[in-house]
Amino acid sequence: MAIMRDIAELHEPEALARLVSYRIRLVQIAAYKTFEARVSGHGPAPRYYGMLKLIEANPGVPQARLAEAIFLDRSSLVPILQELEREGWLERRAAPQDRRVRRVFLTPEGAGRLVALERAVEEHEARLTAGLSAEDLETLHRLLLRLDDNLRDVQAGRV
Amino acid sequence: MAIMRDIAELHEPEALARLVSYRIRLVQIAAYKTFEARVSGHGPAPRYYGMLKLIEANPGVPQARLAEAIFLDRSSLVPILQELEREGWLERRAAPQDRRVRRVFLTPEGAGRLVALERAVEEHEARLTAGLSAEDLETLHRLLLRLDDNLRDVQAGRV
DNA sequence: TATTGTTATACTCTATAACTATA
DNA sequence: TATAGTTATAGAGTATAACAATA
Repeated sequence: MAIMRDIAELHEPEALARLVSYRIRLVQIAAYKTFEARVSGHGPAPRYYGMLKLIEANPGVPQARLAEAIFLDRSSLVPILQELEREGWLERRAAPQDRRVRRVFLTPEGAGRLVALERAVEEHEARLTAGLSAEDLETLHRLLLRLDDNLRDVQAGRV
Repeated sequence: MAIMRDIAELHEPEALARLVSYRIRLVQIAAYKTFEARVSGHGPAPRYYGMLKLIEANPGVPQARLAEAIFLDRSSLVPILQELEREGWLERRAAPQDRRVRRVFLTPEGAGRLVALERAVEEHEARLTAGLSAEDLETLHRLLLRLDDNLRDVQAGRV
């Protein structure tokens, strides 16, 4: 990184600055990079925090349902689960009633480690949302959920 | 895609649903995929729409400044610019006053094609933000910009 | 016939390191 | 010494296609 160089920022045209899709993309890229840079000591888990919380809340979820929930092809999920299983975060058990299925569970150790990871996530969240009032946060959630709904309509072909 | 299968959705725990970072990540992934799926006929340009608008607003920007603006290493930008140059969107000219620098400009053809692309972008934006009032949009922008500011503070080491 | 999990494979995107030419 | 652009290279992360097992 240069230190003494003149860093005149580029002009961001109004047609760009006005786009919610553009701003959300920039914020999410920066938030993700910041999170990965700040959180260490949890192995490969931080990037899968959301998935691990979903497994915790849905013990025994089949791999295919999990893949859908996080918008991944089920083949893409395989090496991820294999790594997290190898590292002791989760385990997979064959389902007796449908022997095609493997059900995913957190290990007790994984559940414990997830508590520590959650603290790091909450710290990151606090830095991200610093200065927002409780009302701001509620409004932001409401608006983001509306965007989410709109996108589901598009994906479902309803729009 | 299965059609008749039972698609019981996973339970999303409150600790996850409450996270702005989680919701923004999901929305941005879905928005980006929707955009890529819907916009065709513009070659490789759609994913670089933001960068092309920045070039348009900052004609002659050096490659290195452009890379910083979109959070890319300058080496990562090279093949992108080469492709867009090959496809006629932009051109690069050596800077006489500093012969290390190559200045980036839209071609007249690129500027024209960007108008058509912009229409597609605006349609996507309209689908994304459907149902939001003008006041909602203004609030959303204000809150997202605050998140952006917070992240810049973190990246600059001020937090 | 359809679904689940898996493998092999390839493609996209990105960063790092090393190089050159310039300043 | 530092910066700009480039190349070679490697590593993530992802999807597609094909397969066996099972429903």
